[in-house]
Formats: sequence, structure tokens, C-alpha cells
Amino acid sequence: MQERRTNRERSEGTTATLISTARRLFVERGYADTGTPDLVMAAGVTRGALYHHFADKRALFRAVVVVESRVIAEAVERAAPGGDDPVADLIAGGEAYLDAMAEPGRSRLLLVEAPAVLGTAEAAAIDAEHAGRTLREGIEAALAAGAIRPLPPAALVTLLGATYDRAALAIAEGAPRSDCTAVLAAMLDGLRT
Amino acid sequence: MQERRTNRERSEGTTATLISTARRLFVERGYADTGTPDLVMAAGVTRGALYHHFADKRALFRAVVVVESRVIAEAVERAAPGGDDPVADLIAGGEAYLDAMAEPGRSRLLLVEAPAVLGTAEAAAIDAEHAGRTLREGIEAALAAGAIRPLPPAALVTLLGATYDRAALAIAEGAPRSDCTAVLAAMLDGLRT
DNA sequence: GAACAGACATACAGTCTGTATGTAAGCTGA
DNA sequence: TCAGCTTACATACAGACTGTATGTCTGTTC
Repeated sequence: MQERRTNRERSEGTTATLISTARRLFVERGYADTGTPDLVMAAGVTRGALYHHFADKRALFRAVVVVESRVIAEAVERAAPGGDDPVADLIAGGEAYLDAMAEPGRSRLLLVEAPAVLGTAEAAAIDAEHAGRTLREGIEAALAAGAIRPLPPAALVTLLGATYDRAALAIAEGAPRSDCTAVLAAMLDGLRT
Repeated sequence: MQERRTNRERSEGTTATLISTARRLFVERGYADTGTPDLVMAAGVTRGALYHHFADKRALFRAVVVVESRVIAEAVERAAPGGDDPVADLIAGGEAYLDAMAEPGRSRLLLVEAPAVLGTAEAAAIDAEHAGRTLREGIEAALAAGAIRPLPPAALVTLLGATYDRAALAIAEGAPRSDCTAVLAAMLDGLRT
């Protein structure tokens, strides 16, 4: 019953197991309260494997954040592929974002722990390649179409993104989603031409 | 030259020294990278003193967060004591908030580390007693005066607060303040009746 | 198939946190 | 005023964790 595997398969399998296990534990207990001994035990490997594939615990956490960010961005893009009404796309993308962020623990991982562990700069850079990118594209499209007021795009992306982020966190902590979306809609109104 | 001090004076002096030293080090290096040995060395006391006055490292951090929050809230209240134009007060308070948050490291401490270390619930509770309270009062006044649309107050406070928070962080990281305030003003416009 | 590289497993060193114990100084009632 | 008590520390210790160094075994390559 010895399963014979190529080296590449071994590596990919081990890293995938580590990342998925880390994702679960970091979500359940948080980064600081998840020790690498526990983590590798749950993954069925040893700390040697972890430190062979990742520079340190932080690098593993970063990998988890990248995977989660990618999942979010894909969900948003699926919901708002970019039609002829940019503001409607923004709203649809926002709803999809809140849906994707409803996955338990995800908002804490991406919005609370990631900036603290990786630093705001690195966390923002990861976001800018994924969910943040979809928001930026949506805003640029709306600006180009003249649908929203000519404001600095970078600040628009940052502040509108922050609003959606905190809405996701609030909903995860039990706030009524309809209340949040009502306020979000009003704020978006203010950006309209 | 033995200075004779009452026990109460000793305690107050030691805790004050610990808190101010911790504030400096947590701001400079962050919570996780500030060890208690370093901290007490810088404060000129021993770890025994620290653990005599605080339950654990987290409790000391919490004390720092409370002090900083209080400073912010006082600055905001000084700038917006509550006049007859609630929206103008909101804007003035927001400016004061951004000013107060410009103190280097403060935004990271309060907006990034506090939620990660204390948890979002406890960080939000502390905020709700200080800066968050001033915002809530401002919004309630504006709602009562009919100056802004009748939206759920809790969601308004949360999401508008989030926008100001992220603006403070962005400014601390070099974003042009005028860009941020322009977008903030537009979003506030959306809330107006 | 021999040399090499990759993928781990194990052992170790350093550091940190929280606790338990010891001590000196303030406080308090008779 | 002083014996007894309490507060405010200082010191010593135990447990845990992170990152590194070293050893081994399997796949790969020439």
C-alpha cells in the first residue's frame, strides 16, 4: 500500500495540507493563539515540513491570506463582470463581497489579523491584487462613464473599500445586513453625479 | 536623599511610567515585537512590578489603548462642542479626529493592533466610550434635527466611523489629506436629507 | 547506478510569558 | 510606638514557542 509519488506531488500535497489546516486554525483561534506544534499535528506533518516550505509562521499566514483574498475576488468578479451600468456593477459587486465575507472567520482573518500580522502595507498590497482590484476597476469604470463625481480614484477606492470592509465585519458580528446596505447605498448616492 | 513616598504615590507613579513607556514602545515596535523584559527595562522597573499592577501584557496594552482613546475623544469634543448646525459639527469633529490621529503610530495602535490584540468586540467597546461616543452623539443630533436621512443610527456610526478610521490610516501612510476629506465630504453629502 | 538534490524528521538554542516565592517598606490598631 | 499586617515590588522558575542546525531517506539525473 506504499503510495508512490513524485517529489512535486509530495510538495504540492504538503503545502496544500498546511495551508488548508492553517486556514482552519487561524480562523478558529487566531494567529497568535495557533502554535506551530499544534498546527503541524493537525495537518499530520512535522514542523520540519512547515519550515521547509515556508520561511516562517508569518509566511504561512501570508499564503492563507492570499488564498482567501483570491476566493473573495473571484466571487466578486463572477457577480459583477462589468456591464454597461457601472454603478449597478458596483452595487452588485458589493453584495457579492458581503456574501463572500459572510464565511465565518473570514472577515477577522482578512480584515483584522492580516493588517496586524503582515502590516498594513503588505495587507493592502495583497488586497490590491484581489478584491481591491475589482473595486478599483469598478470605480474607474464609473468615473470614466461619468456616473460618479470626479474625485481622486485612490481615495475613493480606499474609503469605499473601508466602508464595505467594516460592513462585512459588522454583519459577521450580528449587525442586520439590511441596515448596513441601506447606509452603504446612501453613501454611494453621495458619490453620484 | 531617600525620597519618602506613600504607597499610593508609588503605585500611581509606577503604573503611569509603565503605561507611558508601553505606549512609546507599542507604537514604535508593535505589540508582538515588544517583549516585557525590554519594556520594564526601558521603564526602569522589573517584571515583578508589571505583573503586580497588570494581570498580563494584554491588560497593559488595554490601558494604553484607553488612554489614547480618551485623548482623541477630548480633542474631538473640544473642536465640536455641539452647536446649532449638527452637520457642521460632524465635519469639524471629523477634522479634529484626523488631526488627533496624525500623531505618529497612533492610528496603527488604535485601529490595527487594538482590534487584533483585544478582539473587535472589546476594541469597539472602548471606542464606544470615547471617540465613537462623540460620533454617535453627533449623528443622533443630526438625525434629530432632520439634517441627515433617517437611517439606522448604529449602522451610520459604524460605517461612517470606519470611513474616518481608514482615512486616518491612509493619511498616516502618506495619502494626501485633501483627497480623503473630499471623498468624505461627498459621502456625507449622500447622508443629507 | 552513482552522485546529487529535494523533502522532510529530529534535536537544539534562545526567548518569551506567566507564576510562585522572597523581601523591604508602608500602614494600622492597641 | 511597635507588633502585625498589607502593599509593592524583586527574583527565580516552569512551560511553551519560534527558528535553526543537522541527519536521513527518497526521488531525480547523468
